[in-house]
Amino acid sequence: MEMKPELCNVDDALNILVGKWKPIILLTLLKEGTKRFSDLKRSVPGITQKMLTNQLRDLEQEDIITRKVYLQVPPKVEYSMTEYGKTLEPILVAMHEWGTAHSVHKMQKMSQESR
Amino acid sequence: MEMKPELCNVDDALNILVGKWKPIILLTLLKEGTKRFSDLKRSVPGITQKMLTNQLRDLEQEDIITRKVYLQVPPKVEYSMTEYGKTLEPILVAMHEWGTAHSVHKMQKMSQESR
DNA sequence: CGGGATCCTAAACGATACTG
DNA sequence: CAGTATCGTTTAGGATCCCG
Repeated sequence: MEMKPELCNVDDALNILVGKWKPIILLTLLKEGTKRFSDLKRSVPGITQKMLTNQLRDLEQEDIITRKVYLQVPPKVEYSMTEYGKTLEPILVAMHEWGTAHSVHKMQKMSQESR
Repeated sequence: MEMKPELCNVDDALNILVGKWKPIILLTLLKEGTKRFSDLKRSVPGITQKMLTNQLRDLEQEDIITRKVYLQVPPKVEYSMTEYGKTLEPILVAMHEWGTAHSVHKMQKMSQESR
């Protein structure tokens, strides 16, 4: 067990997950399976079309999700997790559980700061 | 189990961990315990003093680490994980394991892209 | 319907120099 | 030793408009 290069392995997962909307997108796809672009947009309130496209492109390039285009009018594009992407679930679950367990701590800190 | 507000819990953990150097800083403190500023700087190759200070301040403000100042010349400042901060370890470990397990996948992708 | 192209702002990051 | 202060660069995020 050495130190420096190995610790950087944390960044690989982090870089994939970082982005204002990526965790929500991934959790939605994990929980609800394949989704169309417009359905995904509805599942992520507040996101713009451009940002949704950006985040999906990032995730696609990392092989976390796949993009399936149906050549028809009107267009139809479906997104879903890859098998590789699904391996991220434990991390997302761990973060979700942490956030849920410590929302109390956050509340206390906020009330301190307002004093 | 509802959807929208609950999914945001993921972002709480993510926001704490995000930062170019925070994961390495945290893993170092978790593995090696209390550290002085200069020792920490040595453990994080490439970081500037300013960035180290910034990241430490962020983590301190989130109650993830504590800062203990010894009033002496030359100055001595020690940083260590709080009990609250230590609860992040499972997440960091999960990310580290994921990064380690999938470094092969990353290599394959890189060789694809170079073609 | 599912984008792409353009422009803009705020924040993160970084290099360098200085200090109690 | 452990920082600030200042400056410049880079990047993420977002608003808006256009398109097949």
